[in-house]
Amino acid sequence: MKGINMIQLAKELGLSVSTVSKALGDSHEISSTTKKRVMELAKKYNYKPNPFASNLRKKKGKQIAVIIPDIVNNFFALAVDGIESVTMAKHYDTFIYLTHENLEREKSVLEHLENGLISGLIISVCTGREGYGHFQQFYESARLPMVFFDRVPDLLQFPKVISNNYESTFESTERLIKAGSKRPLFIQTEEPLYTLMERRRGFQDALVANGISFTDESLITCSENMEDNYLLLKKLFSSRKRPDGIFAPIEKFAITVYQVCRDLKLNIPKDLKVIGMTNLRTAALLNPSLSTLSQPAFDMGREAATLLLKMIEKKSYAAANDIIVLANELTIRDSV
Amino acid sequence: MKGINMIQLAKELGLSVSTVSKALGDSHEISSTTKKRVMELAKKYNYKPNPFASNLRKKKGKQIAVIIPDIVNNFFALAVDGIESVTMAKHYDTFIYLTHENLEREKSVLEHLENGLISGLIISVCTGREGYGHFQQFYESARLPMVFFDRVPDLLQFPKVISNNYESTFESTERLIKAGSKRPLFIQTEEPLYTLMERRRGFQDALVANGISFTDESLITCSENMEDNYLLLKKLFSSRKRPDGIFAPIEKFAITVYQVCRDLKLNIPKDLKVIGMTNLRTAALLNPSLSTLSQPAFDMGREAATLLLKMIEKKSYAAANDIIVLANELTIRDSV
DNA sequence: ACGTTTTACGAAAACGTTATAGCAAAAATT
DNA sequence: AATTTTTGCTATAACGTTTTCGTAAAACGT
Repeated sequence: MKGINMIQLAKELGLSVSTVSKALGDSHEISSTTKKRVMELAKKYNYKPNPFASNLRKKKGKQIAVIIPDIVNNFFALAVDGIESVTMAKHYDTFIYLTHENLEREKSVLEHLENGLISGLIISVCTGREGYGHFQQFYESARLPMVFFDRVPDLLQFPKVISNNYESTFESTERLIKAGSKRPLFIQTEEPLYTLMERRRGFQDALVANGISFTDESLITCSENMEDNYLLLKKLFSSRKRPDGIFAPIEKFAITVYQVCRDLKLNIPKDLKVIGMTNLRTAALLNPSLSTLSQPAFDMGREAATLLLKMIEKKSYAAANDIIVLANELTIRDSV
Repeated sequence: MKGINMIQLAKELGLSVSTVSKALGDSHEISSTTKKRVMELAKKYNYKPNPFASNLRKKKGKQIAVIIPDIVNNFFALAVDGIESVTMAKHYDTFIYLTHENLEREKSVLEHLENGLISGLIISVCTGREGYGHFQQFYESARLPMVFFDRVPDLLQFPKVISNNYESTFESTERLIKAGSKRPLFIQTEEPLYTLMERRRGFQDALVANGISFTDESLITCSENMEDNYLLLKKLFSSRKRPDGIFAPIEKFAITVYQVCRDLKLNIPKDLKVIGMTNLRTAALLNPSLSTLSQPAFDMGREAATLLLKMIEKKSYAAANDIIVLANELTIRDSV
């Protein structure tokens, strides 16, 4: 921070600090000739206003935060890419915080951000049944614009960016059935978030709409522990009443299904048709190529960021409780 | 930012602002009873010091930046994960900037960061032949601790975190040869960075060490345009003198190789043995499972961040021109 | 020519901290 | 008992901006 400051600029120009400040802010109070003089000297010295001083005085800055469960996941990586494309263009700085599905971490990040470091917040919540009181609480005290995406809480007052989980899962499930699956299976989690609930609803309704009864055997509950899941699925797939179709609403479940099938020498798609929700770029290169329902991750990030910045700049965040819904994309490959 | 501030705290406690500040900073000048009183009231009101004011006064903050080419790439995602694990633990905030292999963007990010927003910088440079003058220049004027990782410039004065590219590529190439490859091929880029050069050197030396002559035909040059690369490789693989082994030093090249083989109905590993440098989690599920040389991405991020924070806190960044070398991991699967 | 408005700038007060210097009172040293 | 030193606190000046208010001079209107 060896840089020059306004005071030195002002001195060299024979102007007051306030004039320099206004000139750099392109204020109408300053004559265009003075503005030009100021701008030129600023450029000559490569002057950059100190953001701390500026933010302190203005009581706000151009920094936002992104809180997501994980970055080693194509979906979130793409979303961050989308977010960054907007913030970069609008000259905002983007903080990133990873919760690793840990509620305590999510809470502590929020608590930390109450210090006023940021002007807005983009969030995809981590799993857990404990509700969303901490977001409510954060909002009460910080009063900052917040946008949720994909993994959204059921708090009405916040704007959200999601994808058409119900419809696209319905469609995907129908494809499984049309391809010949009589006993499709949906893999759910222990504490399903809204997003997952929607997918399950789509699955269930597709079964019913196609004359297949939805029973306990249409669902299996997997956990965060992948080894447990592997064993659980292996046991199920070895049983007499094994499913002949799978909708995996989470990437890692789809991968586990593949691993189990490989180890049990089950043939995909003959023995088991598989559709997985994932943004894996290598889905087409798996053995066999995986049919995917992929989310418009980049676009979701882009929309969320665009909305957030709009809220920040218009200060109309109280009203902006929109829900933006984008379409997932179904790609049928050899696994069906 | 509805929060309470020090002045109000001081007033309620009947103390001066400086006493409160020192008490919160756990200064030895303040008695432990007063400290306790202050801390308790601060906690009661959930007081958080304003980072802008604090940073302004102290002329530094707890924010760092990460500049990487891409986040939609398992390697960089893992590295960011590693970085964040450190910054989170030490209560630093992490900005993220993506260059998308665009030198202009890299430059403009650097220029932006000259405003003093951050206290340190972790970088993996983008490709391009234009040299690294902008980093030098940034350092001259900002004087901030900087750590490079993986894609490092050949500027001596900066500390770097890399992996043993030469040795591990040498070993990988030997495995290709031992598995029967007589004509191994290395895919290089148009403007190889230091990292890639090291890998090529390892490849070349492995050939020579195993009695295979290193010729023009041991190399092929691919570009950023994946479609061009696809056609180029397809043509080569269709020719009489096609290679029977491939070392792909970049993830996307390995994927393209798989695509070409699939389309040409070439059998991996019979017709072509493949080792790819990648951190893809799905490598084992590809058809056939891909042998990988993977980088310790998370650890590299962690080391880089640890080093950077040490430099920031010790202010000894002038001296810290270490190079930390971590080991890549070779996993042989069905593709060899 | 006189009053009024506009233009273009400057002085000074924030913004919320931290660091420096000062100063009584208490404790320790002679 | 007289001194030095330590303890525990306060007053105040930064840090580098932005913003509010004030005010000459210039421009305008009649």
